Amino acid sequence: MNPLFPLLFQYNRQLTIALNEVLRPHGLFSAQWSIVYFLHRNGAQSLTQIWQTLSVEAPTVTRTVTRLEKLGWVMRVEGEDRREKIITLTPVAEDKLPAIKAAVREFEQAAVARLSKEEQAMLYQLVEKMKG
Amino acid sequence: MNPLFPLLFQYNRQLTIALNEVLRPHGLFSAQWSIVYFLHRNGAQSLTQIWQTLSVEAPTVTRTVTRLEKLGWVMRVEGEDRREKIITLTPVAEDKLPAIKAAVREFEQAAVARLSKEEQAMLYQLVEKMKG
DNA sequence: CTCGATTGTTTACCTAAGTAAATAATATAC
DNA sequence: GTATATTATTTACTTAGGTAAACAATCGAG
Repeated sequence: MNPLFPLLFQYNRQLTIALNEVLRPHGLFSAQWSIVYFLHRNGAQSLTQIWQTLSVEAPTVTRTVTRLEKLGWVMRVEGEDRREKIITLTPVAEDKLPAIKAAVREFEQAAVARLSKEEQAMLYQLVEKMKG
Repeated sequence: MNPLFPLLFQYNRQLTIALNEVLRPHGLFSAQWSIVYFLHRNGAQSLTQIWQTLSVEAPTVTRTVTRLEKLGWVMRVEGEDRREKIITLTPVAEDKLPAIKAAVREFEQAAVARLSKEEQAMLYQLVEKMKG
């Protein structure tokens, strides 16, 4: 059995826990942040656009968006095609975003600090190559 | 925002889904397999030994062991210290193990097939270095 | 020897992710 | 133009992971 796989799973959990800790003061969890950030970067998007881009199944996004809606980060608006719901960030969310972005950026830099720029690029390429 | 992190999260999900698919014919899920395999390699172990070694919290292991027990893979035995529960594989589990090991090994080899031996070693070292 | 601290496990409650199937609206084939 | 197929979203149910707190057994200080 290849020890690479437990290592990847374990490191993934470790990263998620650490990111959640960074996000907690802001009232978000990691999966919620990934959607808020996606909407911030790309503007209002349908549920399908979100789940296909983030490579997460539709029911997962439905649930997380429902939580974000209850917490006031996001609104569901009916699209032209009345099957689809367009998800938009609330003004409150846009207000809070800069501080969260700064905290996450700091977290990411710390997480990657042990690697040189070259090693970071190499790691990215290796994971992408393995992913195929 | 560093694209390495979404890539790692996404690839982790992809790997978990693929591993679950490999394990499904054998009636196991990935987290269950990690415990069964750990007990196979190390012999009967207490819950604490399992969660500390696998770097998963105790309640998570309690739950997964409970499922494995219901499914007949594992038994709980009271330890000398009567607080602790020793988890042992059942004979049925030991019988099924060789076929599962072969399937998982094949899966792992396919997953790393795009990387040379040197790249695999490099990837392992980079993740370990980043993990700290 | 007894009482408080520690340890091992479990329970309760939460987020996150998946599959399968239901539902509602739109497209398409005829 | 209507019946069928497809698409977008949701619901129901499952596994997996986490934190906080309860509980029971053991350890240790005095």
